[in-house]
Parts: sequence; structure tokens; C-alpha cells
Amino acid sequence: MVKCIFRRSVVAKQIAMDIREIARRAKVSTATVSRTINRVPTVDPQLAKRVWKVVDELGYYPNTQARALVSGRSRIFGLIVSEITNPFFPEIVQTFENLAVENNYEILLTSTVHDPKRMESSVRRMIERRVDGVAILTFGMEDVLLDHLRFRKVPLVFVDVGPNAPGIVNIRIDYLNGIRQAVQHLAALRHRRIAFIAGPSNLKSAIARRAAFKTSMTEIGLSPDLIVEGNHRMDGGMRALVEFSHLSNRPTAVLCSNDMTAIGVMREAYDQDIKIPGDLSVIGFDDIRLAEFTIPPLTTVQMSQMELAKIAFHALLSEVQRESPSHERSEYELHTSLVLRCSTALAQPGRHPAKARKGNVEQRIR
Amino acid sequence: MVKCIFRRSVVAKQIAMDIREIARRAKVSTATVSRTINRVPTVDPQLAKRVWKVVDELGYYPNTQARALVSGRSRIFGLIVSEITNPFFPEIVQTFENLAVENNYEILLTSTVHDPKRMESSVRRMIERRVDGVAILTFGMEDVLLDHLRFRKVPLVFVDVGPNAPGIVNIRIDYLNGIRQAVQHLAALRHRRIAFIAGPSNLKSAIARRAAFKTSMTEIGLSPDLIVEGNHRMDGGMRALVEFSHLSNRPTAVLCSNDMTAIGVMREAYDQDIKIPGDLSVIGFDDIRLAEFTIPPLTTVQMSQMELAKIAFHALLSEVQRESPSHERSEYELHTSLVLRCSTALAQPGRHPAKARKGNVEQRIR
DNA sequence: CCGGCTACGGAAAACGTTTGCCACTTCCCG
DNA sequence: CGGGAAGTGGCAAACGTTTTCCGTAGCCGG
Repeated sequence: MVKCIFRRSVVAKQIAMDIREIARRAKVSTATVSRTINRVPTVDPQLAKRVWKVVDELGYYPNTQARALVSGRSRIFGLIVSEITNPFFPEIVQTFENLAVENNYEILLTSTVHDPKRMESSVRRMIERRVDGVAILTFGMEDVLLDHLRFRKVPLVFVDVGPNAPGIVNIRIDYLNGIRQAVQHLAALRHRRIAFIAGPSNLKSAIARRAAFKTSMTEIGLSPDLIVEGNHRMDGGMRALVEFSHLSNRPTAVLCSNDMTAIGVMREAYDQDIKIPGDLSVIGFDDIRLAEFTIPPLTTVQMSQMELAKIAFHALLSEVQRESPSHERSEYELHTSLVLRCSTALAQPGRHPAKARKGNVEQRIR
Repeated sequence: MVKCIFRRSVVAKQIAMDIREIARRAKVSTATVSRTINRVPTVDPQLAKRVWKVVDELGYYPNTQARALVSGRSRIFGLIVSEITNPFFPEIVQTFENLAVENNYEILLTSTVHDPKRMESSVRRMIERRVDGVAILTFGMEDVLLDHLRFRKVPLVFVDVGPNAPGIVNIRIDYLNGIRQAVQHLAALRHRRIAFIAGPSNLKSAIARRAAFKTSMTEIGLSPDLIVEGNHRMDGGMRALVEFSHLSNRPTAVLCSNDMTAIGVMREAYDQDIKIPGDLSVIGFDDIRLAEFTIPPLTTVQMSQMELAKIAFHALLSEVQRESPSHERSEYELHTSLVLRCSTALAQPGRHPAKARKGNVEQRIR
């Protein structure tokens, strides 16, 4: 057996180990090897066995690029997220990968860090690698780039922001439900001055959340004007709370556009010696895994990352599997709802939150 | 040509848009197009310009798989992490990706979730896609798998655990320095009963940390026996603290094998009304970004994720760029050191931490 | 004006698969 | 016993690049 000689030989750079080598050793044609490997049912079990034996012995792995080249399918899905370091996303990536593994797909992950240049290079990379589909989880994208993908008939999945065009599936998120629950929960706890820390205003998802907040406040007769803009990161939350402390009319509760912001708020509150939830109630959004482990545990609006990833993946998969170019669902909905933990409490009547405990004198600036 | 009729037909999903099409329109040969695109200096600027024009007009992107097939380099690096949902890793992934983008590489990311099956499929996927190198950041790997990669001469980068074989570069982490600092910091704060919450004992990195703890304790004459095993996740930290509370001889300080564990500890402490750092000092390991935002901010041992990613990437890159098969550095070192924040304080003499404030009676079980 | 060198660009052979088409066996049925 | 159908498996043509090898044109010096 040449094989053995080779494997153990000293020089042994590497021999061919392609489908032809297998064919030669199994004494069949390459076509048969290919068919065996792809489990085409018409090949004789005898033969198949012989082929598999050789394959195993040689530790042969088919070359995916060659496969892709001829078949026209790369078995790669692109996944564009806005910032992998935001704990919201790793959960999604993990789920996406699990599904990919199950279905023999690969993931081309791309993190745009909110940089248009990076977004562009993301798209380029996707196209160059000839991905079979792209899930775009970065909330907001320039149309030019989009066109490049659409022109190439790449199946696309968006969350929130997708255009309503054929061949594009959208996952709509029902922000209002969760945010309304959050607002009403605070209202029930007698909060009247409820603030909102928004996400960056160039993110469609952030805009939608803010809008949901306004709606929820207005419909119960509260003023939705206490809004400052954060950045969906912790430092943004910290800065926002500082801003609120400078106000004469301080909020007693604050709703955040995402959990990272809320964590920032709690951290700043700690620095300022504002007790949560005693002095200030805080609610987040996303329900990242960490939310359960903050101090105090964060009450937040859940938007299941696993669910989102699953929907996105399956949408892509079914888009790629069918031949007929349409009539699949092109719109999915993701639910949100409040999960209560420990970061909210009854409003303390007539008491101002920030610094309230610092100076013993209660401030009553109205 | 049936081909052409089809390709240009009205239905014309998509026209060819390959290098040949470019060549045709620019009235040059495909070879020239290829050379132009790859910036081979010998092509006439005139011609090049003409080619680029067509390329831009048509929005042509070269097919990476075809390129890879013929050139033998896929321009993909594999990145194997143990759990992308552990905040330690996204930071690395991000840095790795930044470098990849700069160098026109792609990343094949794989998260093994500590599952040997997944580890195996990871390796298979890497080989199938013919990656140009793999960085293995999951701390511990079976040799069989390793052999598959080595057999194929794939450049490999390990952290901590790599075998000392040629063609494999190792990043050694200097755990002792940081951990010694941590222990001595606690000792200086008059802590004597210092506990350690270890990582899973099948992780080489966890074993190394534990060993460093033992060394550091022993060398200053303290007993290093207060050790329980966690899992490098938050729930493990919580459970560990529960175990400690059951002890008659409770620790006044606890050093954790990673930051997630520390976060779990702080959370459980909150539940048990143990004040940190008043009743219990806590130190983490890794210095994930979040450590700055815990309550209180976590004192921890820094091990720069960016640095780690950079070293790994550049090691891979230089391994792939040189022709000569050796004499590069195959060993790097990563430093660790303590960063002080607010989760440690002077030991309260004669006072037991857990439940100390619950019952007013001080417990004095010795 | 010619010979030879340089610089450029084209033809064609890879790269490792899949797959359409065709040929050869069997086998069954009339 | 002949003919057709069904079951197998091989040949060779793609897939979209890179790259080697060669031919040609232009230039310069003699």
C-alpha cells in the first residue's frame, strides 16, 4: 500500500489526496467517488463500502472550494452584526452557529462596529466569498450596498429595517408590547417622571424603541419628554444619568434602550450613591443573559436572541432550498415582553432620587 | 452557443460577470485582467486603466473560491474559541477580525461549547474549507484532532496548551505574575483565609491558574487549601460562594479563576447580603471590559484580550507568509498584572463574612 | 538595417470537484 | 430467444481563477 508508505515516509510533504486518488485506490471512477460521498442512492452498496473504506483510511476531506465552484452554492451564510462585543450578539452568533453546524453550513461573521467603511467591506467580503445568503442584524444599512447584494440575488434577512422588496425577508420586532408593559409597570409603581435613554439616532431599531416609549407614555397621559440619547453602551448610560442628575426635575424611573445602557446607569448610580431600586427604578431592554446577574438583577424587556437567530437562519435556509422564486413568508414577527426582576420599586413620593441621600436636606426644586 | 443565449436571455437572472466577461469588454485576455486585479506591476498603465474601468462599471468581484482553488491559499484563518458567549472572547474575535480585514483574510469562527463532538466538527470544517492556519483558543484539545491538522501542515497557534512541536507556535501566559500580585494584595490587606474558585479541571488554563494560586499562597506562608471548582461561568461562582458560606472557617477574600465567576460571586453575595468589599473581598481574572462596570467595580488580573488576539494573528500571518519552513519564533509570552478597582478592602479582624450582618450576633466558629 | 534584448500580453494548462450523457449489464416479459 | 427497461458506473465538460510558457512588438546599439 503506497498509502502506508507515504504516511509514514520521512519526506512526505503531502500527496494528492483528492477525489482522483480515492478513485484510483478504490478502483472506480471519480464520478463514483463523488456520488458515494454525496450519498446518491444509485451507487452499489458494495462499491460504496469500498470507497468509504479508502476515504476513511486516507482521512480524505472533500475540498469545499472546488465543490462550491462547480455547484454554485458555497454553503456559507453571511452574518452581519453591529458589534460583537455587545453581549446581545454572541448569543445570536452561538445559536446561528449551532444551526449552521446541523445543516452543514458555514458562517461568515462580520462586525461593522458602526463604521460605514466596515459595512462596505463586509458586503464586499460576502460577495467575494459568494455567500448563499446574508442575515443583517446591524440595524441600518446604506442602499447602495444593499443593491449590490440584491443585484446578485442573494437571499437577505433583515431585522427591523428591511425594504419591503421581493426576495427580502423581514423580521419585525414588536417593540411596543414590551415597552408598553415596562411603562405601565412603572406607572403602576406610581412613577410619573419616567425618563428614556435612547440608542443612537441613526439606528432604526433605536428609533423604533424610542417611538414605542413615546406612544406608551402618551397613551396613559404622561409626558414622554424626558429623553436623552445614549449609545447602547455602558458609558452612554453613565453619561445619561449624569445629565438627569443635573435636572431640576429629576426622573424617578428610567427606561433604557438596551441592557448595556441600563448597566451603565446602575454603575453611575452606584458612584452617585443613588440606591436602585429605592431611589431610582431602572428597566433595560433585550434581556441579555447578564441581566440576571447585575446588582440588583435587572428588570428588562425580553427579546429572545435565540428566537431571533432561529428565525433568521431558517428564513435563509428555506430561501435557499426552494427553487420557485417566491411565495414564501417574507415577514416574521418577534414578540417582546417584560420580565420582572429587582431593579424597580414603588416611587418614593415627594422625594428626589439623585443625591437624595447625599445631603440630608431633601431638595424640592419643582 | 446555447450558453450565451441562455445567459443573456430576457429572463437573464444574471449575466456572467466573470473574468472572461471583463476581458471581453476590455478587449484584453483574461490573463491581463487577472494581472491587473492582482496589481502585477508589468501591466501597461493604459491597459490597466481600461480594465479597472470595466471592473467598476460591472461591479465585478473576483470569485474567491476559484482563486483559492488554483492558488492553494484560501485566505481564511480558523479561530476556535471555547464559548463565544463568554465575554472574554468577543473582544478577541473583534480584534482578530479587524486584523483579518486589514490583511484581506477571512475568519472561520467556531465555538466548541466544551463539547468534544463540536471540537471535532470544528476541525473538520477547518480542513474542509482549507484554512491557511488555525488559532486555537479553547484550552485543551484532543491529540487525534491535532494530528489531522498537523498532517496537513496547517500552521497552528495555541495558547497555553500547545505541544512543543515544530510548526506550532505557542503563546505562554504568565499567570503567576498577576496571580501573585493579587494574592499579595489581599495579604497586604490582612486577609489570611483566601479562597480560590477554580475553573473546570479539564482546562489547561484553569489548571495553570490554580497552580499559580497555590504557589503564590505557599510562598507567603498561607494555606492554599480553600479551593472549590467552578465552571468559569456565573452560576459556578454563585454555587461556589454558597459552598463557602457553609464552611465553619469562612474565607474573607476570594480569588476567581475568571471574571464571570467573580460576577457570580458578587451576585450571590448580594443575595446573601454579604457586602463587597466590606465583608468579602473579591478578585477576578481576565479583566473583561465589563469588570469596570460591575458593582462594585471589580479588582482583577488583566490579561489583555487585544494583545492575545494580535499575537495570535500575527503569528499565523508570519507563518503563512514565509516560505522557509522554520526558524521563526515559536513561543510568545503574554503578561498579566493586577488592576485595582473597588472590590477589595481591609479584612475585618475577627469577623466572619457570610451572614455576618444578618444575625446580629457574631459567629465565632473556629 | 539588422540582431538581440526587454517588456508586455495572450493561449492554455492547471486546481478539485459535480453532473449530464452515454454505454454497458442485467433482468424481465412477451 | 429477443427487445426494452432499469440499474450502474465511466468519460469528460464544466465552474472561475492563476500562472507558466511563449510569441510579438518595440527599442537600442552596432
